[in-house]
Amino acid sequence: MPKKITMAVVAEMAGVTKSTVSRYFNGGYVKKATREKIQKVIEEYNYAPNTFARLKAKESNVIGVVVPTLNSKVTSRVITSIDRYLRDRNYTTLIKNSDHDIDLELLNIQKLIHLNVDGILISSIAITEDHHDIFEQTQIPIVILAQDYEDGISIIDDDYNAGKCVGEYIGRTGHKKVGYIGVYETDEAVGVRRRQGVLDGLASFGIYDPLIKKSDYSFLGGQKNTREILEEMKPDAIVCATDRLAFGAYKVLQEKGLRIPEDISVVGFGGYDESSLLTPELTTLKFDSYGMGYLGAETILKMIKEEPISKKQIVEYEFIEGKSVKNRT
Amino acid sequence: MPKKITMAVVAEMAGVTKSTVSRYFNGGYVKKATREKIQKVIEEYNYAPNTFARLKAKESNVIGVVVPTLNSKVTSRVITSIDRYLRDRNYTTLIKNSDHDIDLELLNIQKLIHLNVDGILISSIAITEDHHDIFEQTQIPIVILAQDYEDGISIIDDDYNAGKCVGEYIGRTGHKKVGYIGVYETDEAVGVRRRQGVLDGLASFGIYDPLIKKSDYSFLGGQKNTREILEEMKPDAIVCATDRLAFGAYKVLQEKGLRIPEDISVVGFGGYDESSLLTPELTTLKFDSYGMGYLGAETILKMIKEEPISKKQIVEYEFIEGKSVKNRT
DNA sequence: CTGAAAGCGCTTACAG
DNA sequence: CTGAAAGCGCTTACAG
Repeated sequence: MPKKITMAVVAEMAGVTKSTVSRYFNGGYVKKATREKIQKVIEEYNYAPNTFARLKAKESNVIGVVVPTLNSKVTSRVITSIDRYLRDRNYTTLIKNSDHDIDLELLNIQKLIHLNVDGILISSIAITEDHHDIFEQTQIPIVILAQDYEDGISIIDDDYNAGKCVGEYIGRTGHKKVGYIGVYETDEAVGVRRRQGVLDGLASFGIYDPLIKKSDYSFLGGQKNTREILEEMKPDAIVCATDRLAFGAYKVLQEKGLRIPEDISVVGFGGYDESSLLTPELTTLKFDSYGMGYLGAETILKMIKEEPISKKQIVEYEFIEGKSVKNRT
Repeated sequence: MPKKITMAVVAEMAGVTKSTVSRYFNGGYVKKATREKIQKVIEEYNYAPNTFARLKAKESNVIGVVVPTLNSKVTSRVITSIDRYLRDRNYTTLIKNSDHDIDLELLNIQKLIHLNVDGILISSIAITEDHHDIFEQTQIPIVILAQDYEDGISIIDDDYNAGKCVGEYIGRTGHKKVGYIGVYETDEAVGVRRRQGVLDGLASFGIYDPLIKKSDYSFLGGQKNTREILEEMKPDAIVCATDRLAFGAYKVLQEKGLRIPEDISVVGFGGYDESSLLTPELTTLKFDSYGMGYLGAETILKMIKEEPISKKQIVEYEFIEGKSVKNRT
């Protein structure tokens, strides 16, 4: 059996030159009769051109995607969405995982640049000086996902307004004594902007003194902070910066025999699938990760075609009303 | 700023030929003094060779990975593990997502073959005739993950024994009337072997007539099947072929006011992180996805180096006792 | 230990 | 509408 066929072989079998076969694949002029001959050979031999041998092409039709982990629901959604968008438009998606290692992330970006990809999408945990340097040295279009990047193009979640939405909701439903479990400020988006939104939302309903805790992103962190809150106050609501933290709150409250939402309301951010599995269903706010991937892919292709784009795009969020917040008015 | 540097340019700046620079990267003979000159230029310009321009190399150092979805916890774990293993050994991982589309999966495999990758890891939901045809036509080493493939190399979960373990557990804890929510038989591993294990395990405790349902892999499917089971019988236990299906069962049972495990025990397969968040915690069985990725990557590299390998490797599982099964003895 | 030359599988002006 | 030729960024025998 033919182990692997090249364009030259296909050309020969079809009785043309590889120039013509190349044109066949790249939308150049090929007479209908010729086209059909080529097509027949391609089908018979299951030929597909080597995307990466297009060394001389101006466009590689490859888009690189750099992600901090492969092991997150949000990242999975974003990549799936990017991949679908690009695949439908005849682009190859090249995924590079940085495994939460900032040096590896930089290296991945470098490699993609040297690979001559047409564009790079970066979902980063933090933008450093080194990132800046690299971005300045390259002409390749780059889009930053989920982090606000003032010196370039970015797609971000609307953390402030999402926070405000939740803060107002808790205020409007008549809560008075609120605990907040947030994350550290190194995460600009969640640690700073989302928290500020929540605080402003609460304040607009006269709640000026929520008890604020900070945690990492873990289930255990949520548990620990919930215990601390319960020791220091008697809250009627706990707002958690992520659903995972809220899972921790559930665990502790249920262990202590406190009822959700009768005794204490709980709310999160994330809209993870599993949030609706909890009892009671978690009230949460879902960011549109599929939308972020879609917009990111769309934007990078627009940049490549030199079409006009926005510097910053803000992705929708959706409030998901579960059964974990009681109306106390 | 230099937009992009090639090996020829690096060579010139270092005062050598690209032959030498190539050797520098591929471990050929380079005098120490020369090596240092090259290294200096590389660092200064942040040069990295274009992995995909190695058209003439016998080895591409690229391994392709085909997955049915990017959007699953299990897949995420497997890819993360593969990627780490290969990265550490100087291989590039090329991930192709088939998005649950069997034609796309076949196309992805074809493309990887034409890309001249050194090996392909395939995590498939089903091995078809077309797969066979492709595998036979290529010399490229291929490892099948999670499906038993008699005509080639595979790494599989121990679905039969895992199923048996759960079936016996349900029998041993004194259950009598069991519902089983499985998946379709096109998925050999889960749809056939896992189910058979469960049935045999149950049978060894005298339970010969469980009510068997089939579903896709979805949360909704789990709900639908649970409703059907409840209409047709009054079970004291429901065994679900995946945790996600078990989540669906939880949902329906809780809606109907049936208590887990007092009224009905529930058990799943998967060991998803979120299973421990449920109330009560789900009793489940966890397969070693990281181990599967590791072994898959290790095996494909061994095949490339023509070292001896096993035809079939079976990955560990771990029984995780939650609180969703009642001892009725 | 290093260079000159041919070639990998493809694309692209340029003729015709 | 198609072919001949040069070239993309790299690797690899083969000399020296």
